Amino acid sequence: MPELPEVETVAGDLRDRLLGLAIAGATVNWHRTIAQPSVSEFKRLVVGRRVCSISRRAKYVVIELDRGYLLVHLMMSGRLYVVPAGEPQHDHLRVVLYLDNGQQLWFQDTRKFGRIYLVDDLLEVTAGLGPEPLAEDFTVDDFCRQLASRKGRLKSLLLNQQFLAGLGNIYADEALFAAQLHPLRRADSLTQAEQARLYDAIRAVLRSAVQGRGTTLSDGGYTDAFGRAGTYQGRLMVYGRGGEACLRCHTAIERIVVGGRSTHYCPNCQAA
DNA sequence: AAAGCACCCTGTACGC
DNA sequence: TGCGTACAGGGTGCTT
Repeated sequence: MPELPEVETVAGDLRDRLLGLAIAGATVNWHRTIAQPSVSEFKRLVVGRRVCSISRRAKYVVIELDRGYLLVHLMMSGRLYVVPAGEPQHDHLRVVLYLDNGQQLWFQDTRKFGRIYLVDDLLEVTAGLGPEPLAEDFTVDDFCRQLASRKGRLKSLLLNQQFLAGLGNIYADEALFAAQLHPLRRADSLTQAEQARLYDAIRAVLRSAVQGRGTTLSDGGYTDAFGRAGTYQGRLMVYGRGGEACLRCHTAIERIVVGGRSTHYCPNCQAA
């Protein structure tokens, strides 16, 4: 599932291939993919705009245009590809943007949950999002203060994009394992040392996953913008390993449901 | 503030 | 073999 590292990877892949190109037209096969504005407005307004930069905010690919922004949220199954003209259509192709060099930007999305926004101001979409965990101005002091003010469970809090932007189910579980913290611990119950451990763990896990170009699970959901798998699935310690031996202590990994999300942890390494 | 739930969707994995 | 059903996932919106 695309989380921060996967979106970062896709954004980087697209950067070299899209920078400076103009959009010549758009086809929308699934109307609900276009979140904002209406499909007809989107098709009209996007034409002629040029790609100025490509970055990531939370789990959004941010395509800065010479006027406004194109934001893409891949959700669970969205994929972005740049393909040459004449490429035969694939299944689940929801949106095509035609580029002025003849190539096409494809948005493929099996489950139809992904969304594309065309907005004048980035904040129309990103205003409510929490801090970027890998940003330089995201300090351990800020994080500790925020943690101490929350009574919720760690797992739910890490998935809350208003609290912290970019973590999803995989990296939340991996970060909690790396910090040796139980997913059901109340955020305000952490000692200073535990707070700092969680801060370090989140950043270390995310950096490592970015470096590994993300996680491609056996269901094949995520690939980069070239259709290639990531490598971090080989480094997962707990996610998807329910019933298997902990790689650190050999205790059986537990799988529970927290806030409706499957949650994996080692009951020995991450004692309550 | 936090937790629980339904909803959005489809492919996959299961039981019969 | 083929059908039906449960389930996974992130985010939003609603209720408690």
